[in-house]
Amino acid sequence: MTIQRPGAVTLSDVAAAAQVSRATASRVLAGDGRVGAGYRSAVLAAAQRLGYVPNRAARSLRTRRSGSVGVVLAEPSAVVFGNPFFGQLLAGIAQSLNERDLQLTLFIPQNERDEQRLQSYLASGHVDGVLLTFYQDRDPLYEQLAKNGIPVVVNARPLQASSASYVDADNEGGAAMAVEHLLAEGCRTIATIAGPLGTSAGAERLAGFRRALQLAGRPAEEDLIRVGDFTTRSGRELTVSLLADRPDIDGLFVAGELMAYGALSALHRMGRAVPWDVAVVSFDDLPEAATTDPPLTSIHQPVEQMGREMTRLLLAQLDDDDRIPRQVILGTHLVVRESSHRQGGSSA
Amino acid sequence: MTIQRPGAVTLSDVAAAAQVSRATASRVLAGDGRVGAGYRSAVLAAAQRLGYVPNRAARSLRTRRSGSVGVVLAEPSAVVFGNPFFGQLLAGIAQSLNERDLQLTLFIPQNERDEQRLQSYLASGHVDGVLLTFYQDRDPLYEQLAKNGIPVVVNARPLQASSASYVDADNEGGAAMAVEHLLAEGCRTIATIAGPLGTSAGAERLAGFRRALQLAGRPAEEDLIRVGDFTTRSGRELTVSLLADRPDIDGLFVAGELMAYGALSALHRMGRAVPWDVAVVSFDDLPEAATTDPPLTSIHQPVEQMGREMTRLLLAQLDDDDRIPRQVILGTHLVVRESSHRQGGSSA
DNA sequence: TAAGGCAGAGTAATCGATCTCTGACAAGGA
DNA sequence: TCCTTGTCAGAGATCGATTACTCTGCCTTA
Repeated sequence: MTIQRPGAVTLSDVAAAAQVSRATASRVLAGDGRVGAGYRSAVLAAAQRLGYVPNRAARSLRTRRSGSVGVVLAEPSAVVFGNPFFGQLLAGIAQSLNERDLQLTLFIPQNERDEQRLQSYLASGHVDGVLLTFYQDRDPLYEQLAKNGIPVVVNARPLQASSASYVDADNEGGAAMAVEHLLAEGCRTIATIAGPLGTSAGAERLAGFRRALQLAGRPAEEDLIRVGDFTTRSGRELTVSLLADRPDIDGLFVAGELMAYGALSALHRMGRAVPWDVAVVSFDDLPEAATTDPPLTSIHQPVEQMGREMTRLLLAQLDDDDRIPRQVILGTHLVVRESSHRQGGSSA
Repeated sequence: MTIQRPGAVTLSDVAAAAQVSRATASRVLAGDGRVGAGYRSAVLAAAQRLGYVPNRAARSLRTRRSGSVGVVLAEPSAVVFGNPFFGQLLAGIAQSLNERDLQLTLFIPQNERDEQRLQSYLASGHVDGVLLTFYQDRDPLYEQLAKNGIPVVVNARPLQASSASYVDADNEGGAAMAVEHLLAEGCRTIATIAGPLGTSAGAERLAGFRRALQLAGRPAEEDLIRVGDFTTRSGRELTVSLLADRPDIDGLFVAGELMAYGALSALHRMGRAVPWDVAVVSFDDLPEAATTDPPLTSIHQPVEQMGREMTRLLLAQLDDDDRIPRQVILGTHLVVRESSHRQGGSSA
C-alpha cells in the first residue's frame, strides 16, 4: 500500500481532465480573463472534482514571490509572553493574511546567531514582506531590511528610525483621557506608573499624562512619577513606593495592565480602598480587566485591529510597489469600570 | 535605479565563480560527499564570497519537501492568549526548528472556512509535518492529517485519539506532589479547583489530587472539588464558593496558575491569611509565580522543553519515516514558596 | 474580395536546485 | 599491454506553475 499524497494532483491533471491545455487551466484558475465560458466551467469543475491545490513551491519559483510574510518577534522575553498583546496581535495578523491566502512564517531569534541567519534569510527574498513586532531600536534588523528593499511594517513607533511604516495606538491621547477622567472623578493628587521610556508606549503615555495635567493647570510633580517595566511585580513595588512617599495620592494612572494588577494588589495590601481612597485607571484593556477585583477602568486599544492594519499596510506596499512610509495611529477609548468610579460613596 | 535582490545569487553563479558544474557545487553545499578537496574549497569560498542563500522554492519543488513545519493553534481564545504557556511553547518550538533550518509556519484558524482551507492546505504536502497545539478532540483535524499520512505531534494527550504522538507534562504526578506537600505542611481539609475535565490537564490533575488523598487514607470529599476553566475569574469565584460551603478548608490545590491568582485575590479579600489560614499550591509555575503576593508555591512544568520535545518527535518521524506513535511525558517538580510554607507562624 | 484586427487557445521557455546517468581518468591485477 | 574496477565531475532531465509568444479562425471594413 503506497501512500500517495492527494496533493499529487497537478495543474496538468486538471487540464487533462478538462481537455484543455495547462495554459488555459492556469488562466482560469488565476481568474485571468479571456477564456471561453465553456472551458472556464470545465476547468473549474475538474479542479473541484480532483481537489486541486496549487503547488506553492512551483508557483513561487516561477513568479519570484514567496506567498508568505515573515513575522519577527524581536523580544522573546517573559514580558512578551506574559502579556496577551502578542497573541492578539498575531491573531489579527493571521486573520488578514489568511484572507489573502498568504502564509505566516514566524521567526523568534533567540541569540546573535539566529539574528544573523534571519537577516540573510529575509534579505534574500524568501518572504514578500516583514512584520516586525516588539522591535527595539538598538537592533539593526530594520535598517538591514530597508536597505535590501524588503517591505517592513513595525508594530509601534520606532524611536529612531522615524521613516519606517508603523501602526500604533494613540498612546498619548489615551493617557490624557485617563488623566482627564481621574480629574473629573475629583482626584486631587494624581500619580503615574509609566512604562519603560525606551518604548514608544512608555514615553508617549507619560507625555499624555503630563499634557493633561498641564492643560488642567496643575503640572505634574516629579515625585508622582515612577517608571516601571510593564511587569506585575514592578507595578506592585512602585505603588508601594509611591504611596510611601506621597500618602496623599488619590488617583493613579498605570500605563500597562499587568502593572495595574500589581498596583491593585498592593493597594489592597496597604488597606487603601479602590476607588474611594485611590482611583485607578489602567491602559490596554485586556479581557482580564473586567474580571479583576474591582474591575479595572482602562484605556482600550484595539490590538487585533492593529494586527490587521499592519498587514494592510504591508500588502499595500506589496501590491502597489509603493515604498512611501505610512503611519497609522489607531484611536483608543476609555472604558469606565469600578476601579475609578466613585459613585458618591466614600472610604470605610 | 533597479533594486536587485541580493538573493539573485544562484547556484549557477557559485558554480561559475568556482569554475565547476552546478552538480558539483550542489554536492559540496549538500555536504554530500565525494568531491575533490580543491573543488570543495573553491565552491565554499565562492558561496561565501557571493553570499549565496539557496532558493527554497526551487529546492522544495525538486525534493518534494517543503522545509517547513506547520504549527496550528486550534483554540485562539482569550484563555490561550492570557497565558504565557503558548508563547513559551512557541519559543521552544522555534528554537529547535531553527537549529534544523526549518521554517515555522503558523496557522490560527478562526472559523469554519479557515479550518476547511487549512485542512486541504496541510494535506497537500505544503508542510513536512504539523505540531498541533491546544487541540480539542471534537476537531476532526487530527484524523484528517493522520489519514493523509502527514506526521503530527500534539502538545497534550488527546482524550480520544489515543494513538497520536504527543508530549505532555506529568500532570497526575505533579498534582499528587502538590497534595502530598499540603499534607506534609499539616493541612487537614484540602480542596481543589480543577481545570476543565475535557482537557488532559484538567482531568489528570484532578486524578492526581484524588490519588494522593486516597493514598493518604483520606479519600477526597466531593464538595471539596470545583471545576474551573483556567481563567483568573473562575479561580476567584470558585474559591469564594468553596470557602462559603466549607469554611474548614486549610489547603487548596489550584490546577492552573491564572486560577491561582484569582484564588489568592479572593482569599485576601475574605481575610484569610495565606499560608497560615489556607495554604495554596498552584500548577504551571509561570515566571509570575515568584512575584505574586505571597509568592506562589507551584508545580513546575518545563514548557519550553515541551516545545523542543514536540519538535524532536516530529523530526524523528520525518527523518526515519517512522510512523509509530510515541508519547513523551516530561517530569514536573515542586517549587516551594511562601504561599504554602508555614514556617511555624500562625494567623493574625 | 482581401487585408487587417482580435479573441481565444496552445506551445514551449523559464524559474533554481537536485540527482540520475554517463563518461573520463587512474590505479591495480593478470 | 590490456582489462577491470573505482572515483569523481559534468550533462541534462526533472519538479509544477506561469506567461511571452505563436497560431487559428472569424469578423470587420475598405
